Amino acid sequence: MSASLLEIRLFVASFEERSFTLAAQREHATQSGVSQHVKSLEERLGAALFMRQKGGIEPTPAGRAYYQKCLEVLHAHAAAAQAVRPFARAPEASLTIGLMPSLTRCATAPALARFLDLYPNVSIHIVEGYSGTLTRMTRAGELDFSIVPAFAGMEGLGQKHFLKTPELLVASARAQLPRVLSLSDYAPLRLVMPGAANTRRQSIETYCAMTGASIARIIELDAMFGTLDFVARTDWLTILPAVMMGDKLGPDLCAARMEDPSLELDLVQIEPARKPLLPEAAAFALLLQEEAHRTSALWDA
Amino acid sequence: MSASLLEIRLFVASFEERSFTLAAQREHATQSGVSQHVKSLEERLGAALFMRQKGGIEPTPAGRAYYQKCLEVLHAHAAAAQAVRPFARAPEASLTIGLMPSLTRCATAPALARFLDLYPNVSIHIVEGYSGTLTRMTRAGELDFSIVPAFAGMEGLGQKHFLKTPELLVASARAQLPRVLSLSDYAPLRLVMPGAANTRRQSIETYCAMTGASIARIIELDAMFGTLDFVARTDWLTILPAVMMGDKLGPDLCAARMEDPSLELDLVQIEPARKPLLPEAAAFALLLQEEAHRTSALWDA
DNA sequence: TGGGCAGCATCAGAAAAACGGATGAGCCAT
DNA sequence: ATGGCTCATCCGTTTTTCTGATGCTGCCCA
Repeated sequence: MSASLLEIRLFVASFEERSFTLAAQREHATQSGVSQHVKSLEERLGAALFMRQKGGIEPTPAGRAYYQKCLEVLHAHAAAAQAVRPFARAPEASLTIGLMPSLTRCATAPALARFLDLYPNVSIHIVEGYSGTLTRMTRAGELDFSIVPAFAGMEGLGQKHFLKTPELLVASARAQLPRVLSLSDYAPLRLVMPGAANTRRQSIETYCAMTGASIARIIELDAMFGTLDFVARTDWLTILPAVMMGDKLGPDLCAARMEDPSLELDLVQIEPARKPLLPEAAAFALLLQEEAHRTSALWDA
Repeated sequence: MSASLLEIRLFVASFEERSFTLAAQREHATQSGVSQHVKSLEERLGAALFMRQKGGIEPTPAGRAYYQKCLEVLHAHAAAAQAVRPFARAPEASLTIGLMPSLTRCATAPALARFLDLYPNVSIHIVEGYSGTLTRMTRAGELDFSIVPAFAGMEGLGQKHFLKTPELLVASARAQLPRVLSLSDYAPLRLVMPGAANTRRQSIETYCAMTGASIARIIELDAMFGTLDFVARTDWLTILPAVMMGDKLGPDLCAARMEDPSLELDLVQIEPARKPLLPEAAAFALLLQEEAHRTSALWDA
């Protein structure tokens, strides 16, 4: 008679994954089942939702319109379940949150400590990862929310601003950097950089070009511990967000704000569009934002 | 894993009907099934939604909270189905609308004629009835919307103002009523009135008491044709809304506005809270409102 | 040009869920 | 007490859903 929630979930997953096969994986079903459900949904609605073609599917206008409304249905459905949770026998929650390494180094621990005091019954799981991974996991509903660098947005994700933090030039303590500097004074640069897949890589390169700081040589190192250790032991430089450094420079490193102009990193909080944030998750996000802001602010003045 | 739409529908019906048995009838299911579904829903949510007691059920606070959210889910779900309708193969709609006799006498036919021109593909079904019937049918989802006298509201119904129309004193043409009069001048009244179940009955009695118009005798007649015929043939009086009379007094009747103070009837448009109004239904409501307003306005000046 | 591959569709048997009649227990008014 | 009302529970039947195998298509690469 009318579309079931299962059909809607499978349709939404298919829409976002642009694939029945991937949708099936994500929803722990089989490709066969997804195909059948979408088909029966289309028959019931009397309109095609996808065009089947060249090794994949492409939403029709009807599919796009339906998708937007289905998001609201799923959102309302999840919100309904949340509404009774305070009355439930065991109102414990379980959070899974994705954070970039920049955030886990300094800001996470104090936020976590405060959170554990405030919410003794909430079990929490923090996943560290780079933006691509976190974005994918968040959209698939595996994470309650993530903090990632601002990006162009993506279907199935809600996002809001989380923090603006300055990027710092980081060097071995021997370099004795001043507290503020112009990057071009240190050119030609020998930089330890994240790989091309990392969102920050692009903006760092743009910044170097803009300030006229030529780059002599690059190492790609997608490992934060390794980057810091390498910079401490050599005279290579790297660029890292202030929220990552905080007051934990240690004896082997020094760092400096870059001016004229400054380079800043925008972080956003993303969550699956099809379910509302748990109140506990919102609370943790707020604590984390406070700590991140505090950490980053050490480099403001 | 998660509440199905079927469970939600059955829960909503149970909540509104305050009964599993009635909910089962309304949703074309059995009491047994409703009981089982609600139970499994409660187990999944970990909270009781109803208290089972003395020959019936009573929602718990959790049930009330959940109900509100479930309405949003069903509403969103119906809206999603509507969103694809323009793309569907056969985008015809079918309307069922409930109207009071006051509206069907003059205002409906012209509205219907205009509507049929504008929407050739929409099949329409108009049910005439008194407010109790129409309200119940609307809440049960059997009617897309109804026009009924304003009332205290009811769970599961959305309502908005439709028309304010003056009540008229109606008599045989022989009475030669002036165009405007004070009801008390015609006391002691012999009135043809609707039965106590009718919403208007109460307000007419209140009005008579307020204006000091004593009532000599009452006939209860819940039949509009019968009322008009009886009044035309005798010297009994009745009180009817202007929107019902329009310019169709005929040779045997006369009518007059009552002043100091005037008595007016408020009509509201009600619809099931769990689904959005079809665009076609909204269009018809608008046409009907225009015609009703025009009809009623004949008695304004 | 012809495998190999990846994607969706289809089918039919197996598994799961929903259904619904019968029955029971509690409550209330007669 | 008793009849009538409610909801809960049980269990055999029916219906739906799920899945794995297979088929079909178009793409990529040798």
